[in-house]
Amino acid sequence: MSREEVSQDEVQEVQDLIAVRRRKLDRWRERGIDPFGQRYERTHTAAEIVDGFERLEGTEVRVAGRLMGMRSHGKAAFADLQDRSGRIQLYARFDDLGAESYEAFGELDLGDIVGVRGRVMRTRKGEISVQVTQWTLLAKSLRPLPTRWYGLKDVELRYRRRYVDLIVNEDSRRRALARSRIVATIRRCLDERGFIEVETPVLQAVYGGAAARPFITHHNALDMDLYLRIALELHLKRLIVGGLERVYEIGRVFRNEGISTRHNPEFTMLELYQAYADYTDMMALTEELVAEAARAVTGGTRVSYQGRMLDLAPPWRRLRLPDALREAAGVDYEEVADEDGARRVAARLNLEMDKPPTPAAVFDALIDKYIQPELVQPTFLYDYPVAMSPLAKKMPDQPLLTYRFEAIVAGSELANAFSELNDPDDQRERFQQQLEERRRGDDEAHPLDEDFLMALEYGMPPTGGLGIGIDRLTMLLTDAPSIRDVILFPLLRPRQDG
RNA sequence: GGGCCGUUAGCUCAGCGGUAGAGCUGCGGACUUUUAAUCCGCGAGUCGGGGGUUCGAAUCCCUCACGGCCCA
Repeated sequence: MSREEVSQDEVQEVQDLIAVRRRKLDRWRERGIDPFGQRYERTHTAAEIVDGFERLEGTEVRVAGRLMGMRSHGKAAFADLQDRSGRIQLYARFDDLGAESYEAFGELDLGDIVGVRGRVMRTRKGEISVQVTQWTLLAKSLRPLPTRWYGLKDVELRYRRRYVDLIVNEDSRRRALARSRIVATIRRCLDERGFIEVETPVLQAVYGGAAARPFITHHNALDMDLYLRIALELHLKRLIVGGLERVYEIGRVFRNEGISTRHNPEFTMLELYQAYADYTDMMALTEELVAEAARAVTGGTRVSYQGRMLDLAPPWRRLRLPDALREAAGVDYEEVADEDGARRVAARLNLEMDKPPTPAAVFDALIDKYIQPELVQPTFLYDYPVAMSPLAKKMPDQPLLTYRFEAIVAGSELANAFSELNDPDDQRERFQQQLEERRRGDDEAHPLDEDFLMALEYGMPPTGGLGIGIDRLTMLLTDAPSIRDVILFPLLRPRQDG
């Protein structure tokens, strides 16, 4: 290797931001400092210091976090320390630290994780700060962060490297924290109302509870294919049969469908079942849960979603689906009662269908096209056709309708609930009907679950059931345009070189 | 699945047929109250991969990959 090439390599090494950091890593070790330190007992978070400044001024604190800014002025330096709660400025002075410690402080990189001891003070410019008396390197960061000013905007990188996104983008952190608060609030509300949280199988020999295609996986020891659940419903209702009376589960479900701003193949559902209740009770509960979650996240029930103000305070508007169909589409639901009627309506209104025009599919298309987009403020759309509700109880006097509603907010389905069908013979007929639809090419039709029918035969009390999409709710309450903004690690195709 | 758009330095972006650029980051220096610190100096590249057209391709064409938005 010629001298020239060697010097080229050296230049290259200095230019490589990672190499620079690795050299600093070596330098810490040469000094006898472990660049990946031990536990650090902190006394306060950044936000606690800022919020409690009046009380804390002059006292000694220990904080820990990631270095996100460094403004060096010769014999004094300002740095920004970020923890989960926020940021606090560090003020480091040559006179306080001494030559060795002060100079070492200046060698820290943005992104390094440090623990700091110091006095709470306010600078001349008014910034609440910790005047550093001692500091420790807790973890060396070997990769450069996106600049604070521009952040990380590349959408793909934000999803693939969520850890970087969370470090750099306030919005991402805010949404992650909000989601946690939403789920915690729901748990608290349900616990207070006498519900118990349960867990039901993810791996199932028979799937059900929704109209969707499942993922299939394989159990090696049993040498059998299993499905990943698409809903929680049928197992939770078995528990109602078992006498648990009020149960809920917040869990991941999996649907083998396309990806969009509103769909991720795995997402989180809340489902709850309350014995001796019906769908009107579920309406009240939906309103309360959503309003309470909104208060927990925003402090109130008015939220701005994608430029529109929504008021989530109960009571929400109630709109009978048959009335809405007549007014918005000019369709009487009884026209769609059978195959011929469904086909006629689809043809008359020029409905674009991607499935055979069964009554269920036509109702679905009508709602999607004429009703749902118009419902911006929270609305209970209720009394759904039996054709599209194979698990809901029929109305005795109007057997084409069921006691079912969906809650629509900002044109999007937020909740789905009904008075549960507890007549095992009726349930069997509905399953048979679904099998018929499957034979006609609807691969989202509901499979027949014999064990579930047996459970109903033992007797299930009249029950109200409710499902709420946690991801959709979080989108609504954090003003997120895409479901990927509220799922920390959304599904992406693996990245390959090339 | 279809249409449109995108992929250039660590980050954010410009360049759109003639020697790869800017700001920030980084490195060296000055600076003891800054906060996108400031000032001086210096660096930084598989222009997403592959193929083609051309004297010459980041730029035009084909193809593949990944992503975004809309539609289904």
